[in-house]
Parts: sequence; structure tokens; C-alpha cells
Amino acid sequence: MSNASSSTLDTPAFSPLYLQIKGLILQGLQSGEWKPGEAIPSEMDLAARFRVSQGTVRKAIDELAADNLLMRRQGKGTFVSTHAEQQVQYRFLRLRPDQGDEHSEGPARRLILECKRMRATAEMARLLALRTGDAVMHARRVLLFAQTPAILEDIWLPAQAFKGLSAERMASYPGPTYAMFEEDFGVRMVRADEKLRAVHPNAEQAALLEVDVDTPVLSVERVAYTYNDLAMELRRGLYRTDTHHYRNTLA
Amino acid sequence: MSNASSSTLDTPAFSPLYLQIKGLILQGLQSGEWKPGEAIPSEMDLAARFRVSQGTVRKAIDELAADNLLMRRQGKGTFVSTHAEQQVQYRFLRLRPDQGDEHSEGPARRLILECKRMRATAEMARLLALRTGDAVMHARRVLLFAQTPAILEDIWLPAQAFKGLSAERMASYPGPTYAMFEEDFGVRMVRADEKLRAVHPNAEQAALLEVDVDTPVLSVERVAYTYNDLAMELRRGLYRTDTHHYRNTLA
DNA sequence: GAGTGGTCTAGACCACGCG
DNA sequence: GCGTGGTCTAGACCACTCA
Repeated sequence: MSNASSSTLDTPAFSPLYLQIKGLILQGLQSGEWKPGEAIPSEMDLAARFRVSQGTVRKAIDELAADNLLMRRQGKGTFVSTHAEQQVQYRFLRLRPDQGDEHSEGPARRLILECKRMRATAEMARLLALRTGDAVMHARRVLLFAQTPAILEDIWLPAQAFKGLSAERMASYPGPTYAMFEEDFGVRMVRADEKLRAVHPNAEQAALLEVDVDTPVLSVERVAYTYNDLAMELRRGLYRTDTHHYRNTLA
Repeated sequence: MSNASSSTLDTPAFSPLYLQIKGLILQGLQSGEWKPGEAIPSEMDLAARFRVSQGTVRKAIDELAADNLLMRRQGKGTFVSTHAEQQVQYRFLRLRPDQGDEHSEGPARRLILECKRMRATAEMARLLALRTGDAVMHARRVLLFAQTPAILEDIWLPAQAFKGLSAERMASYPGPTYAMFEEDFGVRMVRADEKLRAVHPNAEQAALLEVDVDTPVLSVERVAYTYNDLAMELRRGLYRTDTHHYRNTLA
């Protein structure tokens, strides 16, 4: 493995071996060479393939595991992370009941209110790295915990990557929506940014959440990214926080 | 370095060497052997002291650095993290202006409204691992960005660890409050949990934030911990989110 | 027992900061 | 030029999984 050197620039773009290996493994993940839930080759195999020592491969995998892109399991192998079959379903959902542990309420019920094609507004285009007017899929749904509406969400997706998405599929898929995105469209969300605000719902939103229009609700704007920081989803949610709260840990 | 073995339990409490080393370094941090901002001994020195190889010390330090307890600086050494002199001031503050980068507004202005001793309520006691009625310090303050009130905060601290805290000191200290806690009281906050809700301010809160009582604001309850998961601060904040938002990243 | 990841070591060399 | 952390290697052994 040679160094990515001899650039014409002054900045040598010098990169340690293990970061180059990390990039190569990342390429395999992006290209779909290894799919979510599958095992990647053993450290020894990768070391032989890339002509480096096992320790160097290990350091690359360590970082990818720290980023939640890979999961190591001693004695078994290293696996591509997935939103399915993960002990914690809803990996990106931070809403927790005030009483009781994590999700003592069981899985959420979903009501799909809408799912149709539309054209991206200027702001959607900006956030999703599209052009204004590009086709996007728009879905609207309500999540209920313990028979009570808790979340109203609008989801926008680049139509090109999500051909064939339907309300029926969203309603019938058992498990997290992000797991369905992996299974049906090969799109794995690896990271997301959220902006939170306290707002009042409008009349329509209030009705769907079964609250008064003067009940404060938590507005959550999320942009989710797949490999290589490519934005693939815009989500605007309203969370009821009268019986739940948004939990966060700072370190 | 021997293994922490021969327990009477079935569970061997077996721990890899590097984790034991990590624990020993943590002890040094807790005990104040190395203070925030100072350098700890070099990897070679620590390896000699603990009778292990440099690689084992390195792995222990790697984890402590990943936890933000230590900062590595190539060519210089490894330093104890601090809330002061950190490029990002306000490490635990997630409020960001809607326009402009991080804190284009410059440092916040602080108004200290109150700072006095009181007795812990049952809930404070529970969150701070005290007993109901134990002495706590209570401070109330307003933070202003760009001359506009943005945050109203109540802070409660175990009085025993914060003897001598005064409104004057809080107002005059240049830099983050958490840095003052380190400097004046030797208390370093390493982690915090937050619970967020959308609420309405009461009349007093609304007046202090210069908003109407029917303006939704973001309620942020924070419990901050020092080494060893010891709770040392309860903070209840109200954030205005009309010109700012709470930013979070999920991975 | 074979194969996987996990730990530990020892040694070589590189990149950076500073006197 | 020296000391620091950063990278890379090679080899040994341990712990876990599964056939």
C-alpha cells in the first residue's frame, strides 16, 4: 500500500495507512459489496487483501465501529450495522416516556396519512442537495404510543432513490422505517442532524396530535445522511412533550 | 500488574490490563493529582510506573481521550481536559443562532439575579443524590445574546462542595461557569444528561425572557456529573427558540 | 479444534513542538 | 536535537462461537 503522495499541491494530503484502509472499507460499504447485517471479511483477510498488517486493519475497523458503521462480535466477525435487528429499535428517536423505562409502551403504532410525489421547494432542495423543482416523495404520518398520538412527522425523500415508495409499504413494514429504507432501497442512514424548537401547532397539526392549538410542542427538523455525508432525508416532526421528553446526553 | 481476580463470586470480574490502567489514571484525575489544563506524565513514564508496555497505556489514554477527559497534543503531551481555554467555549450549550456561524454573536452577557443557600426539595435530592433538606446553593441568571435575553437558568449545587459561591463571583468570572467551578471549587463536569420539553413560561419567566406568556419556549433540565458519575449540578433552563435553535447530532 | 476478534508486547520509524 | 505523541509491524496468547 503506497502513500497517496506526489500531489502537485504544497499540501501533501498525507494520510496514515489506517485512514486509507478505512476509506477502502468505506468504499465497500457504499458500493454495497457488504450489505447491512452481513459480515465483512476477517481482519486477516482484509490485511492480506490490502497488503498491510492486521493491526492497521484493526485500527481502521475500530474507527468505523466507533462511528457505528460496523459492529464487532468477538468470536463471530465484524458486521455491517443496520437499523433492523438492532436491540435498540428507533436508533435516532430520542423521545422517551416520562414514566417507565425505554419503551415499556411497546412499539409505536403508525398511521400513514399521505405518501405522494411532489416538487422540492427551494429550502428542501438546499437541505437535500437537490435542485428546486426536483421530484421528491412526501410522506406524512402519526406515531402513537399507548394509543395516544405523540409524533406527527412529514418526511421528504429524493424521489430518484426511493422509486416505488408507497403508503401501503410504509404501513405494513414491521420495524423501523430506516430498516425498510435499507431493505427496499439500499439506503442506509448513518448520521443525522437535528434542530429543535418550541412551537405552537397549527390547527391541522393540533387536531392530528389531539392537543389544543395553544399547547406547546417540540419541533424537530432532521436531516439524515447516508455514507459520505450525502443528505437523503428531510424530516419535520412535532413531538408532544406532555407525557414524554426528548432525551440527550452531553459529553 | 496482576489481574483483579480471586473474587468469591462466580463472575470473575475479569478486566483487561488497559482498563485497569484506565481506572488508575482516572483515580489520578479524581484525586487531583493532575489538574485541568495540566499535562499528565508521558506514555513512557506511565508505562514504567504501572509496569506495562507503552501500547497498553496508549489504549487506556485513547479511551479517556475519546471520553473527553484527556486531550492529546502531538509533540507536547497529554493534557487534562478543561472547560476553560477550550476553543469551543460553552461545551455543553447546544443553543445556536439561526443565522450566522457558531457564536458570531460573541460571548454571552450574564445577569445574575440571585445566588443563595436553600434546602433541597425531595426531587432535587433525588437528582443530586442528596437527602431532602440538605443545603444547596441556588443561582438564577439570564444569558443574553446580541443584547436579547435568550436563556433563563436556575442552577442548584450541593452546598458542601460549593462553599463560598457568590453572585459577585458568578458575575465577574470571565469565561464559562463550568470553568469557574474547576478553578474555584475543583469540580470538573465531565458529562451531562438533558431532558427537553416545549412549555409556556410563567409570568415571571416570561418577563425575564422578554416574551409573552403564550410564547412556547424550550425547557431544558440538565443533570451534570463529575468523575465517577457523581451528580454535582441540577440546572433548569428556558431557552427562547424564536431566533435560536437547539442543535443535536445523532450517530 | 478451527476461526474470529481482543489483548499485550517490543521495537522501529515518523511528525510535531520547542529550546 | 530531544522528547512527545502517532503510526506500523510481527508475533504471542486469550476469549468467544460454532461445528
